[in-house]
Amino acid sequence: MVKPTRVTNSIRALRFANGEMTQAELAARLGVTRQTVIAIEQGRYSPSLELAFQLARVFGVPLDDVFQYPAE
Amino acid sequence: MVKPTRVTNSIRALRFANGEMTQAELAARLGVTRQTVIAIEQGRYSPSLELAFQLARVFGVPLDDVFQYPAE
DNA sequence: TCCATGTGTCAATGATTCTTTACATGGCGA
DNA sequence: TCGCCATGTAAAGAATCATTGACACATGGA
Repeated sequence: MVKPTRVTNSIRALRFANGEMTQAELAARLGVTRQTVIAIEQGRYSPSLELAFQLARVFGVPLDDVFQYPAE
Repeated sequence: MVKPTRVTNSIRALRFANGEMTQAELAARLGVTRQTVIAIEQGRYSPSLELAFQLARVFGVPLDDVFQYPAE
């Protein structure tokens, strides 16, 4: 992990809240690889804004419900 | 511009709505260069999620108020 | 006119995100 | 036990984002 991001996310919880969705299934729905999902879920890096929007759309929640940016 | 982003934004409007903030001033507040602000404002590329969050914070609005991701 | 300010363009470079491929581990059912 | 599935690690390379520096143009004030 070269540069851990400060942004945290609720992807894992949202996956399980949506029919026990697996990482592979989520990746397929996003059109990215499973490794990308793993890396984002673990906070190894924050996704591009586009991918973040797609993520929120898959779960049907606003962006701020998927990602959290801690105050200073 | 190889791949224009599909994400649009309201940065310009938000700048003027916040005391006629200039691009240079916004850039300084974000800790990025003026060129970066220009490129994002024009939709040449979408910013990183972190920068997007900082942008929303500067204007005091949720992320979804700054950036819009059009439906399919 | 001269100068400062705000905006915009271009090019080169570095940093980060994402892909691809390969392999490892633990749980579970046949 | 064997095979499959879900998860995880790792590394190299491609694609995208972000930086700097230099220059251009319009506007407004001294």
